[in-house]
Amino acid sequence: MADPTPQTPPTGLRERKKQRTRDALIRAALELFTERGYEATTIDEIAEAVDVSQRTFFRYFANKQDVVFAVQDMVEARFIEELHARPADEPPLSALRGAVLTAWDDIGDAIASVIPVDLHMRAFRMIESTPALIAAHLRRSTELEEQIAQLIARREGLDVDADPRPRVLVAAFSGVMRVAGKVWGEGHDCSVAGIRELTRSYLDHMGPAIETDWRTGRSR
Amino acid sequence: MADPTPQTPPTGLRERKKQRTRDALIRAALELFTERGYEATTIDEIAEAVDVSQRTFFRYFANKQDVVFAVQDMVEARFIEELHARPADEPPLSALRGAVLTAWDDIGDAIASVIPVDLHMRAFRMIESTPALIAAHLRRSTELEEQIAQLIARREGLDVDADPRPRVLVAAFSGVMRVAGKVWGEGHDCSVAGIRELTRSYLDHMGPAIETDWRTGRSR
DNA sequence: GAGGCTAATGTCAGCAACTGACAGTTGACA
DNA sequence: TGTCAACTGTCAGTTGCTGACATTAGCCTC
Repeated sequence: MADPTPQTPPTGLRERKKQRTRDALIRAALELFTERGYEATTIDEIAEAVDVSQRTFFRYFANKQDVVFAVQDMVEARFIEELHARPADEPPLSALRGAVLTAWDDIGDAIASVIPVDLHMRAFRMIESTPALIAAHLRRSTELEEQIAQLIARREGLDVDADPRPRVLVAAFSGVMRVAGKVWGEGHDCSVAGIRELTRSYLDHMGPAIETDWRTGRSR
Repeated sequence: MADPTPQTPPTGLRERKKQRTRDALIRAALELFTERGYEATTIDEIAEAVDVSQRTFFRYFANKQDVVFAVQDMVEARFIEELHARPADEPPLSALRGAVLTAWDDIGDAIASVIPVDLHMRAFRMIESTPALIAAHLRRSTELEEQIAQLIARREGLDVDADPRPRVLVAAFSGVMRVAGKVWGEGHDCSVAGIRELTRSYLDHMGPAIETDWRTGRSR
């Protein structure tokens, strides 16, 4: 229930049936949410659309919000994989940057195995415009952050609790990532390439924004 | 209802009574929350402790979470004030840093007018250990961020939508702030001075963490 | 200081998100 | 084929939250 759509296809009939129900719930939920709004959609309606009881919905997802982030779980797992794969001698921020940009390149296919990509994109925007989901999204992000900080610390042979730099860097990094996502959501470009490019651009602005006096361009 | 405890003391009896009810609700709620936990405490219990109806609680606070952040509202307003007061020729990050550190210096008194300071400190830790409140806290933070980004942009004579630097800087800045708060909450020092010092230290680590290769110390 | 105005509050009914308990159904596997 | 365990449905109950309407209690005018 916790694992985000395992890579190895399920073997038994029971497993396959479970997978189908789960995917159907995700698809129905996102379809309804994006169409008539998150708050305006009832669990009962989702359950009815998939023809299961309300109780069953809650056996697949702990709460209403969780179904929204089921696909995000997959995406994040992919990013972590990419980060693991970065060369060990790369500086921390470069590794993060590289992992994000590489991940964006082939995330589309992974998503499509569960829902249409455009539905995922619409869901992304819905999240950014629904207060309750913004909150949940942010909380999930910080949990991911902690995981990333641990990873960066290990790469550099540090202890996260003794040296603040891993957490500080990751906090700054994901702050920038979040703003990129938000700005993309407000714009009109709904392609994967669009958000990838925005991400790249914002990350490249990060250093200068901190280092320099914006008016004279001098380093502080 | 929206304004966080106005500075000017209310004049009429009706106003004073309202203020008292509001403060009593905040105090009772935080007392119960910190004692037996946020989820485990019912709105009915809070209302009963103050001897008002449940409906009245919801006339003062839109939802269960809002009462938790009533005091934070005050603190944030103070920070914004300090930021306004910074000299115009100060570089952006310096202004943010200065405003935070100055604000910490005299926030204690402002809090004490509503609840005991130690209750506020306990509440802070409770927030950091309650998933639903972490989420709400983060969402509030991003709203504050947007406000700060606008302010920084105005200082520098920029447009937030045209130039990404204000939002990028503020995102990185508040990411670091959040980590400082979190680490403080996990530690044993529960003084205001403690979190102020941690804040200062982390902000000073921000530049180096981004600029340099941590192993050789070289700038990238 | 009596009476009308209105803001604040109480009461009640109802919806929706969840949860626990128990019973029925259906794959898995000997 | 029969037994076991996993999955699902049903039902009853709690809690957060809202709208409608009646009631109370400051405020203000005459």
